[in-house]
Amino acid sequence: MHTQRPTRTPPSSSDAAGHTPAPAAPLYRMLQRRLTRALSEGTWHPGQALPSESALAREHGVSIGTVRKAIDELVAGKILIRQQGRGTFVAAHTADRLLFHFFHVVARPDHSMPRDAPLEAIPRELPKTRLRAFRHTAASVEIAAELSVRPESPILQIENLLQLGGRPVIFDQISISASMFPDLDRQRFEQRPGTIYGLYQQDYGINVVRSSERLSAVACPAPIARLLGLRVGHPVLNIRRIAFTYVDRPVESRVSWVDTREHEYLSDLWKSDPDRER
Amino acid sequence: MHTQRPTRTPPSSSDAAGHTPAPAAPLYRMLQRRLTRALSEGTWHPGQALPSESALAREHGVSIGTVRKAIDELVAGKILIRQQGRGTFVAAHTADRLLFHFFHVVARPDHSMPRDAPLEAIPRELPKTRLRAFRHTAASVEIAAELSVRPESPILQIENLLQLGGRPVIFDQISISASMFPDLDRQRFEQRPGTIYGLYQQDYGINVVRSSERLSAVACPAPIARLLGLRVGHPVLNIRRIAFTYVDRPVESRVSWVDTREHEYLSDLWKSDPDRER
DNA sequence: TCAATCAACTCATCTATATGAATTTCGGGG
DNA sequence: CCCCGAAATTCATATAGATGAGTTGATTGA
Repeated sequence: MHTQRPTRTPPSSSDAAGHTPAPAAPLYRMLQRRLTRALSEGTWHPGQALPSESALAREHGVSIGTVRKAIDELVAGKILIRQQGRGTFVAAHTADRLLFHFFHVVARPDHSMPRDAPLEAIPRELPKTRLRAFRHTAASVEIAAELSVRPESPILQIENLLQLGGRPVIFDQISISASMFPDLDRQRFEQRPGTIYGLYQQDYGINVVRSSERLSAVACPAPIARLLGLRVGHPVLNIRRIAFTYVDRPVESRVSWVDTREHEYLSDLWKSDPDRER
Repeated sequence: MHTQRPTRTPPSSSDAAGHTPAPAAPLYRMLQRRLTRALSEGTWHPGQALPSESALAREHGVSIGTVRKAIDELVAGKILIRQQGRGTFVAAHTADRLLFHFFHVVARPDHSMPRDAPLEAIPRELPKTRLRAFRHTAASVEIAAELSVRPESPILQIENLLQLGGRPVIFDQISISASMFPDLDRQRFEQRPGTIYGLYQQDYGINVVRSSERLSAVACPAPIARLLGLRVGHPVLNIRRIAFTYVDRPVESRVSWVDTREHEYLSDLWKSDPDRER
């Protein structure tokens, strides 16, 4: 049974000024927000199952159809994973999720390859990372803006060299707010079992659910050229990524320099996907 | 492990050899395919309304819920547009759709800008295009592969210079199969009222519904440098796009060179979007 | 011990129906 | 002629229930 049902009906003189009275979000959206809040509070751990749909329906006093609709978008956003017969799970930051959801650099397609292969079957390779720096510093104006902290706030800056096919291809400079990741040190960072986002998720309960990237072409600066084995000034792909957690709260600012001689950035904006499994 | 499960219902000795028997697609997916086929055959024109959900349910002998589910994915893919009280429409290739769905180059954010503005409210500007070339030629091996035609097939090659903020920023080289666009000539191309994809859609019934892009950084070649007002060898963003119509059939191959001194490529992979209107 | 079977539970599909909200249409007044 | 208001139409939300398919774990039987 639907509980109190705040508005939905016309009245609501509660609205202050001449605002639009806010049409009272539908039930499934309220539930979606409640689930999202619960997720952000770590109510269920990564990989763990949520209560069953029928249980959620009972607990929240709505029908199963409404529960499903609330969950639908979270599943589409890869925040939750539904498995028939098993349950609905909090998506964990595995290598797979990284590869298909956050890591967009792939080997340049072999032109001798038969072209009838589905474009989706692109060989994706997990990069090997090598830590080059781990330092405490203060946020620049730009980084501060991206992380929604005050300039000069303490941040951690991490530099990684990423290898693909055995050769260095990407240089990453990661900035995260120190206050958001207390006690994170070089050793703990280096000894993480999985991906970096897995570390955020496992050790700090911070689940990166979305990222926004802005790309440009720049001349490779000297220190990076050295690491990537390029001439200084050689064109490289520059990526500025901001990673967000649940309520569009920024978690990480990352700048990458990519050697695109043998690799490229793939922006395969959602195939209309008749459920591409795996 | 899942057993072989002959088909949804037990019988059906109709299956030929030892294939996986194809688990009999659900009703809503069959309907989705039927609608997609109808769309690809031009049953309904761009901007026009499909039959109402109740009519479709009646016609196809399924319930309204199934119709809605069939349409859901097409709406998510921006192929159809649902409007409460009005109907469900075939998405037309307007300037807006181009801007928010296919054109990813935006002005570099002003760093003096207050950073609390929602990242989504990025000023998107429609480029002004100036035709530089329109020629009949033969498909190179690479282009042929991308367009799924034989090498040396007749193609149309179109070159455009795109301006943003009054200055040339992008150079586009478009390749399309001549047989797919009969009688398309320079005048007709130049005099199109809307976008290029609008021309494909209006005049040829070919609806581009998806694109896949691969990006790299390259040194700007001389002829393009001249057009963009760059030094030869200046780093530019190179984009190879393939545009697809309904059944992943390639329509267009496009190579772009972008001056990223004042602009960047935005890859804002689907915000978890609580209905971002417009 | 091992394997087959079964029961219980989960999500997936599908139907049917009701009500609300947004839009269009149409028929009067004025 | 125009404006207003009442249908009619359309999608949006929500419910309830039935059936099916996939998974898991316990029971059973050899």
